[in-house]
Amino acid sequence: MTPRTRRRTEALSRDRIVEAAVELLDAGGEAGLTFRTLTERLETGAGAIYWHVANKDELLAAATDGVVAAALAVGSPGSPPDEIRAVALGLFEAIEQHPWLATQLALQFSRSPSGSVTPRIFEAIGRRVRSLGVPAGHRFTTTSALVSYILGAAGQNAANAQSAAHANRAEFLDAVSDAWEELDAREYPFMREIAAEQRGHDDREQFLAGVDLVLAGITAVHRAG
Amino acid sequence: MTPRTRRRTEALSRDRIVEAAVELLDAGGEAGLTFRTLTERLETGAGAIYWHVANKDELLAAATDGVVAAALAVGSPGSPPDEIRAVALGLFEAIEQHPWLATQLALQFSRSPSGSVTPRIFEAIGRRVRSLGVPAGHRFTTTSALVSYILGAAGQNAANAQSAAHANRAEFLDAVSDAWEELDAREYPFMREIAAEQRGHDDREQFLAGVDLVLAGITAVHRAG
DNA sequence: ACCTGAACACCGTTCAAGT
DNA sequence: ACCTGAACACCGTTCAAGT
Repeated sequence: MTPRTRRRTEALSRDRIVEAAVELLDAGGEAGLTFRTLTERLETGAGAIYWHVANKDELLAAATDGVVAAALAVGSPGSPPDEIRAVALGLFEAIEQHPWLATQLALQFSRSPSGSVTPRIFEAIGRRVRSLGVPAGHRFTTTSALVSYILGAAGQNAANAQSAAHANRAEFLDAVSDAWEELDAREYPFMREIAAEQRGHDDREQFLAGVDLVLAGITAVHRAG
Repeated sequence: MTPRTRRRTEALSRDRIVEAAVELLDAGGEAGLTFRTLTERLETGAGAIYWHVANKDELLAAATDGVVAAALAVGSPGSPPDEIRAVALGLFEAIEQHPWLATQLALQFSRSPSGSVTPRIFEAIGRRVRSLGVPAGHRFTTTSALVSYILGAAGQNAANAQSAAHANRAEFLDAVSDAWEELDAREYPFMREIAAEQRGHDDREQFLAGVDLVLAGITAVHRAG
């Protein structure tokens, strides 16, 4: 009835639409963003949104790009490995705060490598890979490996982020551990062995340990770092 | 009118439904799998499918699990690093043949780490990580890093796989390279630098180079391998 | 130029009814 | 126990009509 956060007289714009989309995605995940919920929140009609945005895919791409750009904007000067860790952690935290981002990043990367998200992340990592001393012919492959790890790991952590926000994180990890321990002993000996290790692990520590592992590999292969 | 591949008298079963789902996904991507297209192909009603499968999410999970299980079944004994490369390549090729798998794997991992796909992949990689000589307290983290890389890289290659199937692969790479070369010179110096490198790269080679990079990191950190 | 809102084609899911 | 198929609530998108 009575709008609280916005005056209905405020003009519609692409930025306001994307902003509202991010809020809806944060609140309700991908299912929370609908042209119905969006028109309701913006107090407008469906056609008005289509005037500013081509379709839902473009809207999701714009929301993803905005969040990623903000996450990469934090620039803390340091050694190349430290900067790579900072960039990686920035993306990790962005996905922690916006769990829907993990799936969207995967979609952006696989569907349109010439979009805006792929270049942004590649550029942020790639510059530091160059500073690391990786020779010219190997920079694309090396950067790609780092980006692959970061996105893969961040995607795996999206679930944990959601569970941490809603319920008790310890309960979530316990449930996963319990499920792993109940797996068939002959088919899944390794899973049963690491179930305990999983139970108490820290996502962020594990993520950064993986970054360090890849960095150690780069050093070993290229004697750079 | 006249069914060709199946006799309509053949009984419905969960396996037949999942099999048909995979075929539809392969042919038309995620948009190609619909309860309408599925009932049409199976010459049945919607309710019949719901008798065997709880909902669409479960159907997608079953389709993903089936393809992954088949991909991991190829066991070629060798040194631990060789076996890791073989497992990774098996998943890479499965995604190459079933591009929809990349997104589904990301969803399975982030939504239900206690499902069947996560344990399968973790077990296949983790056993070899143990054989590699990684000490007990580090196996979960190390395996997780490898799996993250594999899934992240495979996801990035899903687009290439699709373009390779339909149009000319060289044309696709050229288009991406061209887009990268047209980026702003001040904001994207690195992307412009590696555009040429991207143009002629081989996905499989690059993927395996990344696996070797992570393996080199594991060796460097744990003196194992 | 920008917005309204009814209408369209389609989706996943349910369920009373059949065999 | 297994299947049918109409019906329901919802979705993204379009478009004639307004200002």
